Amino acid sequence: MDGKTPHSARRGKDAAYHHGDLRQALLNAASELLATEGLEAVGIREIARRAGVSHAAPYRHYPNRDALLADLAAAGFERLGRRFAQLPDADAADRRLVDMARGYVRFARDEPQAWRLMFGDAIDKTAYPALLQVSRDVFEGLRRTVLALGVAAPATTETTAAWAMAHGIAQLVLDHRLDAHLDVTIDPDELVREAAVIFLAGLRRTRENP
Amino acid sequence: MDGKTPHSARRGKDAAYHHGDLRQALLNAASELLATEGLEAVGIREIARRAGVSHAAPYRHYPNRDALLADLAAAGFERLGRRFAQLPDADAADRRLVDMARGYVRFARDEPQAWRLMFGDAIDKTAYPALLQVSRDVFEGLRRTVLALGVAAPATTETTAAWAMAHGIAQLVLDHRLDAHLDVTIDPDELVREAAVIFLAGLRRTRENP
DNA sequence: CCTCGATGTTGACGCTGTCAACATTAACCC
DNA sequence: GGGTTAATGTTGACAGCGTCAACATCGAGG
Repeated sequence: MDGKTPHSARRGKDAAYHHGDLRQALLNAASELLATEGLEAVGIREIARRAGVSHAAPYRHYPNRDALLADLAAAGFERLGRRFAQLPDADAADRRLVDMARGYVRFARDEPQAWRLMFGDAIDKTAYPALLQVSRDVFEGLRRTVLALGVAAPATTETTAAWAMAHGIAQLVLDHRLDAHLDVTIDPDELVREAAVIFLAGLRRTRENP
Repeated sequence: MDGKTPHSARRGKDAAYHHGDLRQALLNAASELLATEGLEAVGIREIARRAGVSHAAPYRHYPNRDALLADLAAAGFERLGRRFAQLPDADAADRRLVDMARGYVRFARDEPQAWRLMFGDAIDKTAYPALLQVSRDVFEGLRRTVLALGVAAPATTETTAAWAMAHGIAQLVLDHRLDAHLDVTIDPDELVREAAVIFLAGLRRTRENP
């Protein structure tokens, strides 16, 4: 490693012609831009500007804007997965399912713009297999928890239902459909807990009377 | 050709200077464009082109593109509401909840682009109260069905949970997360039914042992 | 050292949303 | 009916965008 100017942020006057790690710098700029200004603001030119590089430089690293967004979304899935990995090892599977659902909705609240990029339609996901892969990994983690509940393998239906519920709640929260026009203001965490209770009770019941 | 018609492609050669009902014509063009080409393709200029009118004419009816999209989304909510209104009057409330969930997911499959516009983040919904109103109407319809299940008023939590589940399933379906990488291909209608069964069983159980 | 491929720059093209200035027309009042 | 006015549509401009092609610069390997 040479001890010269690290290219972590904007390059100064003594900027080298070659950036060094432009790809990562672009991702960082894009990530910050996404969080602060929203998806619309994430443009090739603006990212290049923030990385201190000319407006077409990003095309040496990404064929187009969508490819960059796909990378950005993949990074989001990895953060979500890391969050699940850091969940405490709950003694009861019930408890763990609630934790996961809560973590899912918390992620949506902490990084709403990233969440919308990951699950919205800005990217044609079928065109980026790496993206499908990371999102599948997250799904598989959830499936393991559902299996631990005693649901018969492959538990795909139940896992999907659980995922759908958490996802739907996150969507409602981000759309501010829980605070504005409802009779009572609902605490998202509480809603997740109650929804999980209903879901778990239903699971148990349907296992008992199939 | 009489050559005196600069941009009346859609409108006949006897096109009047004033369109007559441009606002509706714009909405129609936008709606078709949305369904066939996706949200990205819905642009002021393209809509104007399809309505046979100059590129800035839409600005006499909408202050900007977002306002037009908001109208488009509101129309979508009305179609969804109409679908619910046409549901058969089920004898059992259970049955009706399943029908509503199914109708919800069917709508998402029939009009995926409209659905994404309605529930995505393309529009800042807080800026268009009329949009919030129509979406609230749909929610209230669902609440009535949940109340008929015997849930204690105001049943906001339970209604939200039900909505979330249907919504999450629709999202999964549109993201093709049910067909590609799963062990078994899942039929959306079947998934909705099974998820509803779990949900209803859970509701009943939690009512019995509170 | 010299070449070559990778990387960054410059300038262009067509597209977009939006605005201001202007044209045309329908509606209303006398 | 004739004249005025507000509503509606047109034209032409501007800045910004994504993208491409041509050119510049650099680091690494022969």
